[in-house]
Amino acid sequence: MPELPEVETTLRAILPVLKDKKILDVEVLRRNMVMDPDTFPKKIKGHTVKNVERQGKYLLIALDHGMTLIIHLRMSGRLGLRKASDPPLSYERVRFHLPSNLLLIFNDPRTLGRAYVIPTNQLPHHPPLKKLGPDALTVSEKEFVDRLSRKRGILKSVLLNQSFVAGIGNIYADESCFVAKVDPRRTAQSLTPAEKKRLHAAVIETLEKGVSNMGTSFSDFADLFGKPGKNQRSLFVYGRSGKKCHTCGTILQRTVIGQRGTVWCPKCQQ
DNA sequence: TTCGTCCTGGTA
DNA sequence: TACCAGGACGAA
Repeated sequence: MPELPEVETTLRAILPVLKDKKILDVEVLRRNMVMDPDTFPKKIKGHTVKNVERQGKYLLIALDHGMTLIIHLRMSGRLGLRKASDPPLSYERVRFHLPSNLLLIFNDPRTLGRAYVIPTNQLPHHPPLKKLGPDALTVSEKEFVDRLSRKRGILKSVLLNQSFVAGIGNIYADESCFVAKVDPRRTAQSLTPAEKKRLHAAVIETLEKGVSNMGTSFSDFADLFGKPGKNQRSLFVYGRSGKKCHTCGTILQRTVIGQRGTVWCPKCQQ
């Protein structure tokens, strides 16, 4: 499931491919995945990509006519790059035709991903972006600790709240709590100053590891060329409920917090 | 703050 | 055949 490292991996791959390229045509194969499907292609077709950026889990593709294409991969979305002559991938939802017979594919089995276009000068006022907290990969220790100190509620839910910091999803939330040795079921308020600092370091370390491993791939995520990431091989707790903790051998526990599966080590995480 | 909804492939 | 996975959002 794409979280910050998977979106960052995608960004690094598509930027050199898309920059200064004209989008020659757009095909919408699943109307529910784009806003205003009838006018969506017209807003993009014939325009050139000036830049690609990431805000939290959102990809922002700036075009040369003052509009920005926003893509959110949500649960199972990914972008693929192929030759137009290659056999079609499963679950292709939106196809962007580029020069040199290239296709950028928005692929999404569960069709929860979204693509839409808004004026670039509206980005700072766009509600989903406006409410994002600082980027989880680069947030300073002071800001992280200050913001955490103002949050109430269960720690796991706070980490998943994109207005706290942007980019953490279910996998990296569980992994960060393990690395910081804190129980995800605790309230955010209950963390000591030392634990808050440890959690900040753990979040950064966990996300950086995810980026350097090119993301975590279970069933869905892969890079532009279909190659899966490697981070699933080095997870401590996510997806390992009932197995032994790598650190102490205790059986990892699973519960549900805020409708999200949560795995932790009852001995290492207090 | 919590819960239902969207959505469909994979698994029990 | 039923249920589970979960990011974001809107409603209660």
